[in-house]
Amino acid sequence: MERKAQVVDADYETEGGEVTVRAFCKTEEGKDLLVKDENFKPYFYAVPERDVEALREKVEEERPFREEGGGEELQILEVEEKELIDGNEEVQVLKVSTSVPANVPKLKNRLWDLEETEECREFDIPFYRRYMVDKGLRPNKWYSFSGDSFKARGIDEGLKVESIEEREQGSFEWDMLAFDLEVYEDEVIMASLYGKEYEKLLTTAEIEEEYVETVDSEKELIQRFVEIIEERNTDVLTGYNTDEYDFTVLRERSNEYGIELSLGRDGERMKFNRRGRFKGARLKGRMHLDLYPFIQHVLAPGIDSETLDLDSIAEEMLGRNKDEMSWEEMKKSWENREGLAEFARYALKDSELTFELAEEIVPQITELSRITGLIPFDTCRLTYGQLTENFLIREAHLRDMLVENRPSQDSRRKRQRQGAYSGGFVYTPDEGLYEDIVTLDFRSLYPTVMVAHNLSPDTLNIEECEEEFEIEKFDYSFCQDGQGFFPELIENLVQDRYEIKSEMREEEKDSAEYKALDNEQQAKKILANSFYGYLGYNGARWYSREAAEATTYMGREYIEETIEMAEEDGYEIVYGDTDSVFLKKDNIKQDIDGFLEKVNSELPKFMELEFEGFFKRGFFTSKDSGEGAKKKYALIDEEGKMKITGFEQVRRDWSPIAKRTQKEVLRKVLENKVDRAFEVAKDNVEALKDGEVPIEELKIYTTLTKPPEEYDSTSPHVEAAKKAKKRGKEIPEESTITYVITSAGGSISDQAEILEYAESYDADYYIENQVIPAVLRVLKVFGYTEGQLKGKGRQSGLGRFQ
DNA sequence: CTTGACCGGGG
DNA sequence: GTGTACGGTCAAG
Repeated sequence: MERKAQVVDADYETEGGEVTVRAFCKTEEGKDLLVKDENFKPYFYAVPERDVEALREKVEEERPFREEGGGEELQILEVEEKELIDGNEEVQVLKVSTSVPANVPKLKNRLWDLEETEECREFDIPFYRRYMVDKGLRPNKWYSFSGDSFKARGIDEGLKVESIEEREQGSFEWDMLAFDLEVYEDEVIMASLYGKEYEKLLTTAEIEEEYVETVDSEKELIQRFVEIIEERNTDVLTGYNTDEYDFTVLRERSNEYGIELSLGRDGERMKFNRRGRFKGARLKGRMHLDLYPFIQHVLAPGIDSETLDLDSIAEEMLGRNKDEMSWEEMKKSWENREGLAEFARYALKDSELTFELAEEIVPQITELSRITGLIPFDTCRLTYGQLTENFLIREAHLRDMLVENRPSQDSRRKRQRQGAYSGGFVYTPDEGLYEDIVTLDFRSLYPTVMVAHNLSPDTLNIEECEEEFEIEKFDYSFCQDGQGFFPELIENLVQDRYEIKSEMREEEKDSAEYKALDNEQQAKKILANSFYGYLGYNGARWYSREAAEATTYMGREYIEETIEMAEEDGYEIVYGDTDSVFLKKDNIKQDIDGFLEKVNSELPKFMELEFEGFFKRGFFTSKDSGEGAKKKYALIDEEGKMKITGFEQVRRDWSPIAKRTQKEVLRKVLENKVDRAFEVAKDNVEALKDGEVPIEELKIYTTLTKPPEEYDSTSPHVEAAKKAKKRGKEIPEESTITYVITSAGGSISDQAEILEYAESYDADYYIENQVIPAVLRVLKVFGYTEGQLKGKGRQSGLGRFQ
């Protein structure tokens, strides 16, 4: 039979010393298809010390190889000579195939021990990824699979694949469901699910709401949850931090009841895949896509918010927020069975926001899956560097290049010990308020620099080279004769992006086609921008400190050159960081295009300086030394939208009163109302002094990582937790302590009480240690002092800007 | 200045 | 299981 389908998930199974690759697919008609391949065998390469023939003979002679201690035979199915490219030269290698993936690392050790072997390569590529790479299979693309059918348990159809052919893109809509748990005293009390035209809240409480389904027990709640996913046959299950939290809780609770989380497409139970510090909850055949790791690893650099909690991310990406409900309120509601409808709405809202975020993010994940070829499960959990690396592995395979080995822990440490090389150039601003600023930035500075100068691990220090690019400062060179691996990939990605962008102009802005193109363009941008960081990442297979260092060096050259040109043309340089400059001049709006043209005419092909934005005002502060502070500024555009960088107003160890006051002060300053800014600060200080500030505004969060008694050092949150414990309050391990500095006690730690026991607050503490430092960071620039903020009554400032 | 512990998200 | 890998901040040394 023949089926047109796309791959959703992949793994392999071994039985009786034979391996079968499984690709879980979705057909055009929306049916589940399990594709099995029994003919693909695990392999790796052995690079000979001198002669490939000699190595081959030695291998034949030494056969059979056994596990360490003389256990099972490590079967060699085939030994094949191959010619591959290693760096910039061609090498003869042996391709050694074996029966099961688990043999590969063992067999590679045996062969590497031979004198005739220089090294082994490509022995640590997970088998299902190896399969996808070698077969050219990528998720989110259509293929025609042909072969005999078989009956697959729990899945619509099974196919033993004989041939695979690429097919034209089709479109398909996944059934997506977002979920979220509410947990109270280690028990699941609510589970919310949100999908297209679907909202459901499972809970053990009686709540009169349409979407609520009351169950008898926690056990039943979990069983219903599993049932719903099975019934809907959900393709994409999503959530926020579901790997580390929700599924961890679900696993513990279902173990408690002896029930199985049979959430796989074929009924297989949920399994945690450990990957270093993280674990991923894997539901075979379905895409369980936890948004948090993807945001953390991939999207974070492009996110303004300093915290990555659901509320901030939803605010930034959707312009929506979670319902206002504190942990205290939820507990109270549950304990007293009061206002449960509100609690239920809150719980559902979490799933709803997650779902809406997923509608934006999941297409980005599946798009990246298509380019890197990784299954979505991996794409959404791997770090930036690992995504890049999997793309590189695929591209290397297409070019018959040998993949570099992963560095050992030892060489990673060595790379790290080498220390950092210089990064981007940052122009030290003068503190103050500036009007009418234009910001310019280099489009993809590092990628374009790498292309412009052919910076790549495989162009570094080539002996036989006609044209070299040398940087005086460094004792290495990059060969310009042929295009390097990295520049070629970047150029392709940038070129593709350019074409996609022009295609986008032909489409309606909110059409599905436009969205799809936008995601593709976005994914290519993410990848193109990742190469520079990858080269300097100590865990990289294609690590090249030289190429990374040369990239930032040339980046600095270009930005400094731009600044020089701007000065020559009479611009005032306000600020600049890595790839951007902030300029000021009379009639800047008219003149800036001419300046851009001039700079761009002198740049190498592919590099481009672009207009980024026009800002009505910009504010820059200074360090304690009085020198202008780098990376700490606020801008306001003509619509009154603020862009705040580097200020502490979003950090959780600052109280709401300090953060809010700082933000209001910044806004007033940017509106050119410095007097009002001072008054705002002063009003808040006064309110604190008069005891008018609600305790809620004074809470500070710090996370407790072990039981409070185990801490050697004293700190406010630990002391607050200890005292609360003495009062009989349960303080779970690893909980976030919300505390307030009260007016009772000697030291700050003595004064700390958790929020619910705080009946007073230490006005001086909040004035001196929270509000004043936060606002003074802004107001000192205008000559205001701590004394004026604390002084009685109202007096106008004597700032130099008035 | 270097080293080591802690932390993120979730309730 | 072709295991297993972060990166930044801050207090202490």
